[in-house]
Amino acid sequence: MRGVITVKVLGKKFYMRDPSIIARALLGKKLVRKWNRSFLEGIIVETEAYYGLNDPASRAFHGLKQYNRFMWGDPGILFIYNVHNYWMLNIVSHEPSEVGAVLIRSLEPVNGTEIMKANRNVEDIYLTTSGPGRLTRAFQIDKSFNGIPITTNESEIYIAENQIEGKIVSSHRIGVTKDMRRELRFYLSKNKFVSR
DNA sequence: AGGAAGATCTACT
DNA sequence: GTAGATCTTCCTA
Repeated sequence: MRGVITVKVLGKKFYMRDPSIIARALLGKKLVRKWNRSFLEGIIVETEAYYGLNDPASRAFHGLKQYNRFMWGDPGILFIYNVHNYWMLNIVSHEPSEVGAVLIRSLEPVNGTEIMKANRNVEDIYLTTSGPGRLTRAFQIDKSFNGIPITTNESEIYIAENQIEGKIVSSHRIGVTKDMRRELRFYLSKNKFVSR
């Protein structure tokens, strides 16, 4: 093993918990996207938890459909859908026989920033990945990733263990028309890459 | 086949 | 702070 850098990838078990637990636990972790021979990497700094039939803001609220079926499926796979011409990156996350997912809302770029800027066609680093629609453009993630597992480093996309920096705070969710009473948005306080 | 909604973003005042 | 862009997906007929 000499000379081999071991990366600890979050496995399926990590995602088999309550969505709000996982939304918090993902903060500070590193999202890795293989891109040709190099890697696009960003620290997760903002997330939201979504539940099933009892969550009016959730894609699963109206029941099992073709497009949302992954929310009922195996934890640790991607659930991707479109809003206003932007792709939303979710990770299926729930306890056994439950329903749920976590939305990745913002990243702090750490590797491949020039590629991200080019993908977004912006110069300002703070505009590359600070929002759910922005980060999927920067990382070139679209519907073709819907349903793929991210639980090993064989995957095109995975999330790696990482030291968290900063304090976790919560708020109500952003952009949803009907929300639950609970605060289900989580972010790192004072991080400049959290969406507006 | 057509309409409407949408977990957004951008540019403007 | 608000309006308009833009397009995918779903729902109904």
